[in-house]
Amino acid sequence: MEQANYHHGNLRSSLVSTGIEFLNQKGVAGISLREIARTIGVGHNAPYRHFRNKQQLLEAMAEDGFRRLKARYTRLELEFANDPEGQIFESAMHVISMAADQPNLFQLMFGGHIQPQDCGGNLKLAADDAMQSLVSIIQNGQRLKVFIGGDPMTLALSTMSMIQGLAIMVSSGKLKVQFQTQAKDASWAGRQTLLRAMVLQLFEVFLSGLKENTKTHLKE
Amino acid sequence: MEQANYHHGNLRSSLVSTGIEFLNQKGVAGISLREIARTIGVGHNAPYRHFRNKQQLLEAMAEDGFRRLKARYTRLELEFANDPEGQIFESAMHVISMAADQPNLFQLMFGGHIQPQDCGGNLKLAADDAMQSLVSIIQNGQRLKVFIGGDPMTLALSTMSMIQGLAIMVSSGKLKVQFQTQAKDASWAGRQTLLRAMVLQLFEVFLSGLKENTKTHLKE
DNA sequence: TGATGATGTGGGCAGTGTCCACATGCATGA
DNA sequence: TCATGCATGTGGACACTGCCCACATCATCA
Repeated sequence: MEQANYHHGNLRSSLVSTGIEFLNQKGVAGISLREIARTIGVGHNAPYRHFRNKQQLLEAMAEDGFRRLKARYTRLELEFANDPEGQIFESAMHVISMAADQPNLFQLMFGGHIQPQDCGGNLKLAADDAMQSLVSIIQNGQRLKVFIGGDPMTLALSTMSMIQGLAIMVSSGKLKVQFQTQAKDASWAGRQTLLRAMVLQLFEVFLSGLKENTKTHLKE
Repeated sequence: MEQANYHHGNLRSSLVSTGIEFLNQKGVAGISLREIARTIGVGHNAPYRHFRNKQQLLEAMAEDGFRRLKARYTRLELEFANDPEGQIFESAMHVISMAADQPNLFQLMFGGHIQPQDCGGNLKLAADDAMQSLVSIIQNGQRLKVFIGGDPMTLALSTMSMIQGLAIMVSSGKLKVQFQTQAKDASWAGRQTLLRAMVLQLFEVFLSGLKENTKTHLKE
């Protein structure tokens, strides 16, 4: 526990994690390499031994988010096997609840701060993996005659867009309003339940368009 | 044309417009008050006579975008009267083509850099107006029995999410790839046509879920 | 053991946002 | 007509930032 070590030990991961803390607290614009180094208790130049520049640290932080996203995706794919509708909805819920819990991280990942084609293969791979999961879910749903036919890639992109849209609306606060008015003093689990109910409603239109059978909601 | 004027005349709008130029060229992170002032040919403190801080200039730039968006919305609402499906699609196309033409401005407007509740009423109004247009389009479509029943606000939010999602995918480059591979040497009009075709495909799933009658695409 | 390379250090530079006191000149009222 | 006030523009200053440099430390291994 000797804290006066000249060498920190695992500075790189410390930088990423405290970076994400600052991100959550102060947003992308509020992140400063020097402040991160200061709070870790390390010289203002130490980060440059691990990242070429600030942008690379941001990319590492985003990559961390993508990895968590993907890990959950693959777990969901197994958990909801043979239930493509459930897979799609739970995937959406996962992305959206991440957008609700860590809006700034979400905006870092999808807000254009990061150009996957410019940075290390890891980030691009992590981002592409999420897309690929969606494609295979769609294909599975088509096999089971649950989803409509058509190019799976196109359907996956469409689905991804819908999910992204909901997530952006949540992370940017446009949906939080109504969501919070009911939930301002609820627990995390409570908020999660309300979020799920809201997403269920908002996702229904899209989902009913994706499903093979005729509409189920004829409550008019 | 006397350029040695001590007073610039309409510095405020100059700041906004050259700000948007820089935004288009270098992204949100690349914007510097001092550089803007320098290129306008004005002292580095002049901007502070018109904006309390950098954030307020960004908000003014975003507001400009929202105003253009809304102007087009109301024009579309008249142009496609009695064709709710056309209204919805053209609204979507308009947002998305803005995201394609000025991705950085779009990200400024919707990427969480701006908190409408924190800033001048104008911005919030402009943003809310777009939403209100959508609600009335939906209501109209419900009256004409073109769209499914249900809470118009919920349907509008869902629609907005889908549009936002597609726009974000375009502005962040995730859809540009396929789009550009075909269009890298096309004119603006040509690219616009390709973009429209792509959006038509990707929007179809959602739209078929929104429409009252059973699915039209049974090409399986 | 002694060299080497990965990792951490402080100094320095240009650039930034924002505060301050001061300069300028247009409008307005005596 | 002219003085005056106020909106607007100016330069100086400060703390902060990202990033470059040369140098310090230390684990590893021949």
